[in-house]
Amino acid sequence: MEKNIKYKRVTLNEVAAEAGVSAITVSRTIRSPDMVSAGVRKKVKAAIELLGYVPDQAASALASERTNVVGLLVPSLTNSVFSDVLRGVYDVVDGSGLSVQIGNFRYSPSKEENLLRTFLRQRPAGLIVAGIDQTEAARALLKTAPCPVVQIMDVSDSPIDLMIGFSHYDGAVEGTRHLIDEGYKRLGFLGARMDPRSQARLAGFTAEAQGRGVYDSSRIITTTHPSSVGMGGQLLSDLLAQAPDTDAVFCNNDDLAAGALFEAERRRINVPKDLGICGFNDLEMSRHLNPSITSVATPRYEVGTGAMALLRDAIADRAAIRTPHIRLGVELIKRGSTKRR
Amino acid sequence: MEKNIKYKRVTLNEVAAEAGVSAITVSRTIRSPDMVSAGVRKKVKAAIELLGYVPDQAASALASERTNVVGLLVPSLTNSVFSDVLRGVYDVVDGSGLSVQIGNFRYSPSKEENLLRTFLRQRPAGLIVAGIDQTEAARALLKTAPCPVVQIMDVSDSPIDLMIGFSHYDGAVEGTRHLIDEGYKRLGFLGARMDPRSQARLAGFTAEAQGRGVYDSSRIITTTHPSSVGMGGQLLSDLLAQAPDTDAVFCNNDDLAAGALFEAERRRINVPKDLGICGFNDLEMSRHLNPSITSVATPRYEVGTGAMALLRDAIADRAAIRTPHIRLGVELIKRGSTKRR
DNA sequence: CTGTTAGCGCCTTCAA
DNA sequence: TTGAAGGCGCTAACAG
Repeated sequence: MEKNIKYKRVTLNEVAAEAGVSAITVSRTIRSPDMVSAGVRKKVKAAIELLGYVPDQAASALASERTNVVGLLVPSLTNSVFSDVLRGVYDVVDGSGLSVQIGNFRYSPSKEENLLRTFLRQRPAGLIVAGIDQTEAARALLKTAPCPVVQIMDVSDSPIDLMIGFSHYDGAVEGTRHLIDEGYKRLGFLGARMDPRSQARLAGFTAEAQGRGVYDSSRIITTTHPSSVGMGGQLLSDLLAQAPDTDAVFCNNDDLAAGALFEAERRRINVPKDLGICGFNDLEMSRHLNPSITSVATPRYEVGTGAMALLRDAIADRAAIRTPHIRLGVELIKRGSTKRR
Repeated sequence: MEKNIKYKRVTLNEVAAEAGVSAITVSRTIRSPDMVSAGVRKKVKAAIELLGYVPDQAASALASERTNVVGLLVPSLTNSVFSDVLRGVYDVVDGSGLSVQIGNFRYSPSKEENLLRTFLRQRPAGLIVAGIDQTEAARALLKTAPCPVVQIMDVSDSPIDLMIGFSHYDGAVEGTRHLIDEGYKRLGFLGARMDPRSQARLAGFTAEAQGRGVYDSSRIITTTHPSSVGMGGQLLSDLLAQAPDTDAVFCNNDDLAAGALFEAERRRINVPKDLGICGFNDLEMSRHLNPSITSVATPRYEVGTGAMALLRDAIADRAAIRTPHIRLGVELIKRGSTKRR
């Protein structure tokens, strides 16, 4: 293996010598060019170019007590919901000089706490955490964190610092209302994973169904297992075994909705005539199914870009007034799976 | 904002004072405990516990010229193929003391090169890069990188350092062979993105179809746009417009296959009787469609765990003999979408 | 606008 | 097995 060729790094001092200035001047032309005269700047830049200088992050972090690493804590990497968020984050981070470290806490609060500690000891420039339901210990850690913190994917009245998300409750209310408005009367709920955001959706469903007098707890089918297309079929089967006259289902997410649709197809149940299906998240696939699936579109990508933008700005001018929290909207997309009238 | 409470970190020296030893002894009890006597070790550990000491990564990196950060370069974060890899990587990294930084180069070789440079300046402990088709410059950078490098997702005879992947060519050959064996005679190919691994799949398809005398270039439909379910429907439409008597399609991946299936359904084309469909990757969804989709299963999660394990071991004992490359198998999963006979 | 002086917290090397 | 000395490369705080 012809690897491990240890190569000597070019240092600030060498650049300084080459340019005939002091090290700090080189440092300044890199970090705040307008503090340096144009002539010197040019010389220094030439020297940097010539020598192929690249700053040492470790040294910089040690001296400045600051890094350019942003920690991102998510409960899942498989869930396509979070890959959309990730994509948004990376689209903004790109070219910002920051880099991202991801922690996957797998829906485990204790793991989240540990990861938080791991991140914190790296003096992160900022932190993005999914959800608003951290443990007390985690909240305390975040409150005193020496960097801006953004909570994402949900909204609440007591943000730790910055926040950007949307209301899962409201989304579920809208979807449920639509099913009722379309004339469905015996509504079921299919839910998997049942993390806090899923719970909020169930709460929204329940409130709206009760308000309209069509709530029936025997039609609520949930599991703590992860969501999947297969699980959607499974849950629909369970529901129909228990309450065969159910005429519509609000699904926790589009994977379940798709699975329910395929199961209905297998059972020769006519969707939307005999069974209405509403999903959540509006994944790309939903638009292309037969029938296409009505779903509550959520701004996942926008949460990612928005969170990273908030963080970038908070890191840049630490004193600036910041919007403490941003509430993004959700939108019901009506499609074929719920067209009863 | 009651944030920015700057808290003083506990340092090695403070722990040393507390334990009544020197700083270096504390450092040693942390990094190589067996170089320290049991009695001292105990005292030091107590002091660490008491003071809540956490090592400063920047200082450590600066002094040792080493970090615990592994760089991971992927072409996409949306593609579920890579989220499975990510999951595998994180499952192994978890508790290894390493952390991962992800770079998303969006299928752009030049961007990949830039990200590589960005990573390299952080003295990473190791690097994982997707694919085997780096630019010459990138290859050079990787060859001389002062850390182990793992190429993933593909196999070749000229690994840069370590490698773990599977043959896209072979997978496509298997899928194509199956279609022919089932009695389909006018085979089409649907491909999106057409990155190097997609190209390899097309090559496998072409070789097998030619070998069996059923190759017809007018049935090859590709696009450089990203893959999606919608795109699968689109491409099938294009194919049928151009070659209406096509009786089977090999799809670049399962998203396209699903889209093709839904489009066939819309056109009242009987799958598998009048149109056979074979996908690639075997996503969870494929098993649950009606009919379920025949697909080539790829060990994406295993690539992730395997890559990280290779790296972990290479980082740990730098001198150990390492398996230079691992070729994982793919498996054809026969399902309803190709049952002609 | 530019430079000097001192570390940041840890690890390497050498000595005991 | 333990310690002392010095430095990694950079930047903060001051001077000029």
